Amino acid sequence: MRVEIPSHCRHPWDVTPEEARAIQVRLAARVREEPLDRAVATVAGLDMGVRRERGRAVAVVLAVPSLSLVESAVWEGPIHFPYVPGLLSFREVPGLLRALERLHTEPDLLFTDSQGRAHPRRLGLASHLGVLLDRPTIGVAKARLCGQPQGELPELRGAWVPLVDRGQVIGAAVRTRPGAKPVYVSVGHRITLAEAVEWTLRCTTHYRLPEPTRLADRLSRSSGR
DNA sequence: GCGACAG
DNA sequence: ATCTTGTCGC
Repeated sequence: MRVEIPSHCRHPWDVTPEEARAIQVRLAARVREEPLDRAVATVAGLDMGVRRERGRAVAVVLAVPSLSLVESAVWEGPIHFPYVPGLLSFREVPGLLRALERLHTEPDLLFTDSQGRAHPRRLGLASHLGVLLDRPTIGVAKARLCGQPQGELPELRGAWVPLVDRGQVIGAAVRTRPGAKPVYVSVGHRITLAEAVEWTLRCTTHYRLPEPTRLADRLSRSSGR
């Protein structure tokens, strides 16, 4: 897919943690929580596996509603930024962009294994990527970074409760599978929270995580290494 | 000072 | 995320 970062969103990746936080505050102002503006024919799943200082970023594209694999792309290379809670995107986004530009398709909706607005500065990896690409993006994380789920979450598949931080609804704890821990869904960019939850459930079949994310995760860690 | 902390 | 064996539960 075309990966052209608008000049007002460009920034260096080789930065100090302090500079990274300042960039997040600036880009968070560009996140748009609004209704999807297109029909969704394909969804993408993104993930990165890391070993030592080497990363393997994977982008997969699935057809909707069959969720069959359309294509996949991989990028491998050195990772420099360390893992710091709250700064994950500075570690993974550069590689994910390289994998995305090797795609022949233009996915309508991107799934990321991370937070979107459910982030201390409201710019998790999903939002960071979404803003750079100016494309609809959803964050689906296996664990919470900040915020508190409101009330008890029913065991029924599809149940969800708001995730609130400092008085703001930043995402949702969603039961994608009975008896399994919830996943944390938040808006990445150009989608509403209700739609993000809806699409997460629509793309989740037999497992706890959505198929796009699951496939990308599998490819980013298995074979080849 | 203490606890929490996406991947 | 990665490392890494067996084990508890449906």
